[in-house]
Amino acid sequence: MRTRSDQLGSPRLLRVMNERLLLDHLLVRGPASRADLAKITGLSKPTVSAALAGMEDSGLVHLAGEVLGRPGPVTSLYDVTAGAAHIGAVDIGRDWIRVAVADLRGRFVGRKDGRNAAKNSEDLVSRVRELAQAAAGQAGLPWTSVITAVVGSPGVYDKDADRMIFAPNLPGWEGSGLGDRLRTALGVDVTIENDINLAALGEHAYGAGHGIANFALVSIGTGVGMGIVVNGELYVGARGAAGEVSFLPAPEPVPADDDTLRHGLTESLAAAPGVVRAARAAGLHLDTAKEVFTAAAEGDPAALEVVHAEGRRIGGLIVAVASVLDPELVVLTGGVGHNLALLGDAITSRFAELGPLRPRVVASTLGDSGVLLGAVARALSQAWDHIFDLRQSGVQPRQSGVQYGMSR
Amino acid sequence: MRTRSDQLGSPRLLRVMNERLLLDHLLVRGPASRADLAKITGLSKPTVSAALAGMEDSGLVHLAGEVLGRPGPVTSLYDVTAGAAHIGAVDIGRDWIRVAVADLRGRFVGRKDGRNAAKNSEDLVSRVRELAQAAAGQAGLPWTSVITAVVGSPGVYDKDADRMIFAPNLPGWEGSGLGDRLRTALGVDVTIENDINLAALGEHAYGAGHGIANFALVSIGTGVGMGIVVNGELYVGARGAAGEVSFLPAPEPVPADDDTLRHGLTESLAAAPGVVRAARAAGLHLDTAKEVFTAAAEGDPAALEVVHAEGRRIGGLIVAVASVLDPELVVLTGGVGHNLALLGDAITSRFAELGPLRPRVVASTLGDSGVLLGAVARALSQAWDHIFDLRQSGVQPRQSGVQYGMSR
DNA sequence: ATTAGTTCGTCAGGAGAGCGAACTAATGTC
DNA sequence: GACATTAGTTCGCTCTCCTGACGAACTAAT
Repeated sequence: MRTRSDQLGSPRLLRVMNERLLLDHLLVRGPASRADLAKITGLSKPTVSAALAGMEDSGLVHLAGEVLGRPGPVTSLYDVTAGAAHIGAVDIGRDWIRVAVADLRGRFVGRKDGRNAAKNSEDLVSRVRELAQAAAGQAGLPWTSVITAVVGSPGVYDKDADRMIFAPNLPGWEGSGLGDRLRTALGVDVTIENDINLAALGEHAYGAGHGIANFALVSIGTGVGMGIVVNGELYVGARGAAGEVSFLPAPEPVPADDDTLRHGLTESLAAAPGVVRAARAAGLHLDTAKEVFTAAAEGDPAALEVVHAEGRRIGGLIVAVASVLDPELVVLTGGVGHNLALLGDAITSRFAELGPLRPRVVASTLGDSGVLLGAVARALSQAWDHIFDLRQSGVQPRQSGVQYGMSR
Repeated sequence: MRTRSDQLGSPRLLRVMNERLLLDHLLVRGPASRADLAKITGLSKPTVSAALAGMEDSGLVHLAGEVLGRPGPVTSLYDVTAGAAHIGAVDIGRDWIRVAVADLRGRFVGRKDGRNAAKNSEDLVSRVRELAQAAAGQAGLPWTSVITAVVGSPGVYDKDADRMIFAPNLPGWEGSGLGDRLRTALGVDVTIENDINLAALGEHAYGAGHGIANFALVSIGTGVGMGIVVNGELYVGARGAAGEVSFLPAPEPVPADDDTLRHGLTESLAAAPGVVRAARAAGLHLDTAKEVFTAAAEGDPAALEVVHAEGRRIGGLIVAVASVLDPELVVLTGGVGHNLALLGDAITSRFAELGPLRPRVVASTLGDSGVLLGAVARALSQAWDHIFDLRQSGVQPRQSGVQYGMSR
């Protein structure tokens, strides 16, 4: 909460806090009059007026309408100027790269997806730049008008060494200087975060975890991962590796492949390749986890058996997580995880065996866009901090080198 | 951060924030002059003077000395008046009840331990009251001068239902109305918290976890439990059951006793009874875990083998925890856990097999007093919030019904 | 058409808080 | 004894907020 501004406890801090309070209400509840805001926030009417005037000067809010037909003067409604600044969101996946530009309300104003065929990190970075500029173009903006960008990627980003670790699926991605290269290519402030962590944040801001302060998102697809939201904020642990449940010791014997040591333990059982392996062992001639689930949905007994066993594994994983975190809710996602309808019974049957810790489990509501939406949520909170930091230190928007208002 | 006072962003908030800032520095760095404080905090000299004057009026700080022998006027040193208020800390264990009264700096000014021979919760509550009054008496205070008390107990406290759950070791403890009864018996604000959670908090405030924002304390003794500190604060999960790792699915087959279902899974293997069972199975005629560790320390090969296996189980547990939380540090405690010297090699050998997540592991430095010290830390932070809430709402200490200053 | 009532927003006055700069006073140093 | 150094205060100014009064505008009822 404490900003790193020069002035710690000066009167301007009050103004900034109150401005932020008003803005929060406008963001959540939509346009409102000064009188409404005074009632809602508990601030006095003059204070509300002054704060709104200040924000109007810097282009953060604007007159958004009037209400007639009531006793008294015409009521002016203020609203957030969503287009006063824009942020970038990037989702780098194994097969796809997705880039979006969003306004201050978090709505996409431009979006561009592209295949990821990069052979090394240079290719990948320049591909991201292309897509970023295309996405900005869709919104009729130059990419340079983006204040800050958040990039989601598999793996754990080591800030000190400026490199990615645990990201074997992206060629060349584990080299150093990654953040620098992205920053240079995109020309803006860039934050790198694990993709599944961002998906959890997205689910918190816009999806199944909305309004829930403590929950975990468990993703089961090509790999196994988890993102954790604690007290409404992303929890990443001491080195950013929180939620790397692929390394959770598995509760059943692991087939002794070479795989198991490199890819951890739970992962090799519960992730998609484990499902395929189990299906083969059951005599099914199927190549992907998706096919297994389709077969199960059609009633194939062997596939149902495989899915049931998978559900029990997931149930065990969730209980393990719940015994540590006691989340209010667990959101399931990923190529395997999103089949909650087929897995649900097996998961709850496993819960029953493992004691009283039974968090509510629901499927993700955001699907493919979860990571991107999480990146938006994260970038927005950074953008607000940035904007209000400038306001607190008294920088006038017109004179400032950093542009965050529209040019009128 | 946001207090629930009437006045949200009034100028008084600034004063309270700055007073708190000054007080924090005095608590951490000891007595200081106004000029020192101005330099350290970045506040102006007049502001520091005014804030100190205000706090001196309400008895929170006082002149604590002078510095001569330097150019300029005699320097007055201010310090926190530790005795301006007192808090209570209670540790209810299966065998012992410990009660302490501490001053605002967290130092015990009175302490009384007593055996827990209570047959039901009424007995227990009145025993706590006896000990509380005795502890206050030691400090020459009436127990009523205690502002707030924090009670640590095994189990999970369900605030809504006002009852304890998962506390099979304390007879009658799971009945409802527990908080009410404690509040009535002690006559103060009472907070109930799981004992191991408090031990984690104690370790954070005064022990091995000092200054570490993200860590977990794992206790292995009669049972298995964990307390989690996230961002410097206790994390208890959605229903207060975070860290109930006794329900973590065990990675090895569990002997099929009736026990196992009732006491969870990891617990029945890793806790003290599991060690004794393993020792018996190895042909050792020993009755307690302590005897097993003593035998191992003397070089008994069978006991060493049992201890090694136990260390590997603990290592697995820690990796499971680390794969979810990625803590910077894991503190081990409890009758079994504190034998880190004997267990360490086995733990690290297990780490090596289970992947790259290897948190630093250290033994608790607080021992038996950990829970009590955690209760002190928790009660102190509540006391400060309480004191400054009053100050912000403008209550004058002398007129106030709530006394938090000494009566002069 | 007039009047009463309601509501939005501003104005004016007062108080609390913070800061910088000048100032006082005490002490050491040359 | 002159000068530098330092702690703390006083003063003037700015910023912020709040309360209460007020003006303006619009509806609804007579």
